[in-house]
Amino acid sequence: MRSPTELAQVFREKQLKLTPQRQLLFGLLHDNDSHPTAESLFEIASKQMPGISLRTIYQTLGELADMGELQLVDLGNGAMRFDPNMGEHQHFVCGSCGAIHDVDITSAPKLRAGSAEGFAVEEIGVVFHGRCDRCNRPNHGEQVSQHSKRSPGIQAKKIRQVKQASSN
Amino acid sequence: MRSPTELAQVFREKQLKLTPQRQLLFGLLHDNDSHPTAESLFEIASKQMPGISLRTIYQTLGELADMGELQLVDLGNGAMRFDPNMGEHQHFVCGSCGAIHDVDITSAPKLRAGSAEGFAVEEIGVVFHGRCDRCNRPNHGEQVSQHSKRSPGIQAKKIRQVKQASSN
DNA sequence: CTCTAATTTGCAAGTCATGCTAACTAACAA
DNA sequence: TTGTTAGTTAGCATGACTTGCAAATTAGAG
Ligand SMILES: [Mn+2]
Ligand SMILES: [Mn+2]
Ligand SMILES: [Zn+2]
Ligand SMILES: [Zn+2]
Repeated sequence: MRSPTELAQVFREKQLKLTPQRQLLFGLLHDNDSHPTAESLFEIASKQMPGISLRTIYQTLGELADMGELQLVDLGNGAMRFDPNMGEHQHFVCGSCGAIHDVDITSAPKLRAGSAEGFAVEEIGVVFHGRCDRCNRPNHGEQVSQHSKRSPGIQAKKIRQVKQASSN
Repeated sequence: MRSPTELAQVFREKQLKLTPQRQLLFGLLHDNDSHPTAESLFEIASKQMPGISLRTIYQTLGELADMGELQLVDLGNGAMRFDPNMGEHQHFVCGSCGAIHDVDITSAPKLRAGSAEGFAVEEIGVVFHGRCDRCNRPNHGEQVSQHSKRSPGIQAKKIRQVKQASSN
């Protein structure tokens, strides 16, 4: 995503108003690598601008995504994540603390079309699951700070979908 | 997933009842490579057993998944998919007709841990997006038979998440 | 300052999935 | 066959996340 200043420029050009709500979000998203959800942005935004609507957060995030300033990342666990990093990259999800880290694609490109027999592959999505650096350290307390409000049933087992590799 | 007969055996051993609802689902899922949703299974099941509850479909699917007979596949577009194919494989999603096809992993393993710098990768999920064989043929009518009832807003742009590869 | 089109809000509604529980029944024993 | 009962089902409520909608508000132009 571009800087708040640059975005302001773009918005003006498109006759989109530079509302305080939007400016606030520009700031919160700029260089933000936490892969926030609409809800988490709402909480933070609410501190600086009490009364801001969650609806507006969704609205603005949607606009930014439409403008190609944000990536929508669905990791299959609850809410959508918003990523201002538009560079070609993948994600690593820590099953212990829930943190989401960027992963540079190094070997991913290799799996290209080769894998899809007969189909015209345009895009490939990859999500790594495991334990992050910190959670791997001896005493880490198993603090699952990420309490995805969504129930555990099917959700918890979705990980089964991606059972593979990493072992050979 | 095992055959209905084998599953019956397993269920008996676990003191789980062999209800007609379960038996019906065993049959509908056996060798089913359509990656159905709970809803689609419900529709089909309803024809053979009017009155069956969608809740029961979810319940049974959840049990089978717990027993390791089904894979839960979340392609990030609407409802969860259920896959009786427990083999290690990936999926290709046709953006035109919505069909989901199995893809054998040939080169995917190569991207292994290498990509995740510093993290302990346990599992990797990969989803290919593109156009299927049929939809690529000259005159195909652009029939988007799959009308995912979910609105288009953010949902439609999720594909942005996986923008990469396939071009080099 | 005035006007107007864009935006924000708040709430309803929609989708997918699970929680809960009364009614039901498969399975087993008598 | 009949009774018993633990396991199931069906239905409805609830929950999480997201979007639709329209009235109220406001940024930005003139
Ligand atoms: Mn990222
Ligand atoms: Mn499959
Ligand atoms: Zn962690
Ligand atoms: Zn197709």
